Amino acid sequence: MKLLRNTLLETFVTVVECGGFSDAQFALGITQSAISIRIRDLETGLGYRVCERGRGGFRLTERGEIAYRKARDILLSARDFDAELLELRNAITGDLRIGVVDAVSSLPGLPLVAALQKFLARPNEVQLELVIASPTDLTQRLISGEVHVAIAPFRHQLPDLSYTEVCKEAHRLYCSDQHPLFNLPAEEIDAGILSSYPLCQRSYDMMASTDLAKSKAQVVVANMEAMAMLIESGHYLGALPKHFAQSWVDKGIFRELNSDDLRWTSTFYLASRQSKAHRRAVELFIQDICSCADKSDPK
Amino acid sequence: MKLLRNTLLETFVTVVECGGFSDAQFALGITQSAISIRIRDLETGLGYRVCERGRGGFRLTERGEIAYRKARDILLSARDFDAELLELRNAITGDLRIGVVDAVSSLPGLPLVAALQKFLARPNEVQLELVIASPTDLTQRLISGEVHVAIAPFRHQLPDLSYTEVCKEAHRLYCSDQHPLFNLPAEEIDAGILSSYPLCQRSYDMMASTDLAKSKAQVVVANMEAMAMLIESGHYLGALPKHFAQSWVDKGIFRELNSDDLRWTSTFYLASRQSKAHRRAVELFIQDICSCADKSDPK
DNA sequence: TACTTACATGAATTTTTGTTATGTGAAAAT
DNA sequence: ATTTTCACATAACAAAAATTCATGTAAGTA
Repeated sequence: MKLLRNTLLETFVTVVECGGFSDAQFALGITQSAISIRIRDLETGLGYRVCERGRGGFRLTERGEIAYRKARDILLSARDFDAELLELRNAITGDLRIGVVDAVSSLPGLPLVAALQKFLARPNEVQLELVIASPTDLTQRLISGEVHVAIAPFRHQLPDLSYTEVCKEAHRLYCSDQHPLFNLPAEEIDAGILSSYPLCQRSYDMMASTDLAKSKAQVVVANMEAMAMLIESGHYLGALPKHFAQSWVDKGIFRELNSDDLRWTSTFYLASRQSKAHRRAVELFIQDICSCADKSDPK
Repeated sequence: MKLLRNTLLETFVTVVECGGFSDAQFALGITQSAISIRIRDLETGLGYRVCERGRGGFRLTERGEIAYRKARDILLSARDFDAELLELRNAITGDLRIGVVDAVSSLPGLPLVAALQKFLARPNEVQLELVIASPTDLTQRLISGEVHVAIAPFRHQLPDLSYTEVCKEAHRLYCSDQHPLFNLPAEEIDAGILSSYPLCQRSYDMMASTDLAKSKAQVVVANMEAMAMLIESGHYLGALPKHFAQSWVDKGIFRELNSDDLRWTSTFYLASRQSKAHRRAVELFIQDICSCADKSDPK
């Protein structure tokens, strides 16, 4: 059921996301004429043109761009609103939009998969969505309501959001077999040597680290796989989660530079914004995550 | 124009506020049958009954109560959303919902009327709403978006809201001509005498005062007119804004107990919540208020 | 020039929504 | 107890709105 139905806004958003009327036909399940009329009606109502279209291609106008973002936001909250009312019926319904950082599928102790299993085992009508993004990005999306919960190593915690510790992740510094350090005996590796090689840095969750972080980084990535590829190139040193680097180490491609001052741990938090929507689906999932969590230190 | 139209929710909310279908006919401009059908459709969609009705009277169910509050909230934000999109057209539209405390019409320096004149002088399509409520109540309504701006002597300021000083208000203690103190020479009036008479206290904006506040109040009011009536009864002393009490003083009904330690000043703030909706109408009005404000101390 | 793509438009049609008239059941009046 | 009235429900019909189908148009492409 659609309580806060709005055909005009829905049409507009879909059209934008399909990049034109013709493709949106199938997404919306109506004919192109209907779309044409709906957009015309929307524009008549608003009093301005939201997009240029025609053979020359589809393009939002300046105002259309703003309208599109607002419309997308309101449609999301409308869906949540529907779910809130439907949940009074004692069903578990609506969207559950979860955000996580990348490279967590192999993170031991992270109860995401277990929690999902537990959650989905209940009879429900929930529409799941799982987005991968950086912690900064996830924070934004939590605030806007684009995701209901997020799991990431949040360093800067906002007062508006509530955070629960979920697990820890061990990090180490790695080089690849193409790197000069790969075959150097462990005792010859010290801070001085290390700082003479360029470091690939992550744009978030900076290690609360040593001299390493101070050396100006030439490359910045926001994605673990990207980090791995740059390390693999042999030109950079880079920090990775242990569990994530393991497969490269096993294949003999990466070497862990394992000295005492090259160990970091980042703490993963489950973040959510209560004020946004208090929905049963969201509450249950948070509960599931917490009940599966393993907060012990990583080995 | 109605972008986020929803007939079902609108019908529901109106019906609740009219206390039944029959009255809601006129409010909604449709027949009673249509309402009956809409409510049936709403209930079918939700899967639960929202209200009991019939000859025995109209009553929301428990779930209906929750649904009603949520629906009312969402309809308000839907109106604001509409206004946001319409304002891209460069018109000033939508609701402007203003909250103030009572007894401010005679407050010198408060630029409300002047600001309203300035605001309304512009060509606009704004739907004004002016609600009178206590500061506590106004804070709640600001947060919920029920009002866009509020003017009151806010003592406890929330981090979520932004406050701008607007003007000051002088307060004095009064008694009426029915009161034993009315004819007592000024020099005989001291704290001791005063504390022997019952005080009518205000439930908000407590004077940062002296011994007076400490004496247990027997009566508490949240409204200046109520305060005036109780003072007029001759049983109570009470604090009032000078400007407000003036007409009683002029008529010889009230006497101002004017000693040095019986003078208070409260500061009025304009409060708003930016995050809620940033709308041109709201911004303009805030600007108008500020440009008219007179922040000097009251005589 | 002819063709294709991407959308607009008008007439016809389907779907939705609303009205009128009438029915039902419970409380109030007689 | 019977009738009346009130508050809403329902069915049949009417009006309005939304959608489709067929076709038109304009800009880019072959």
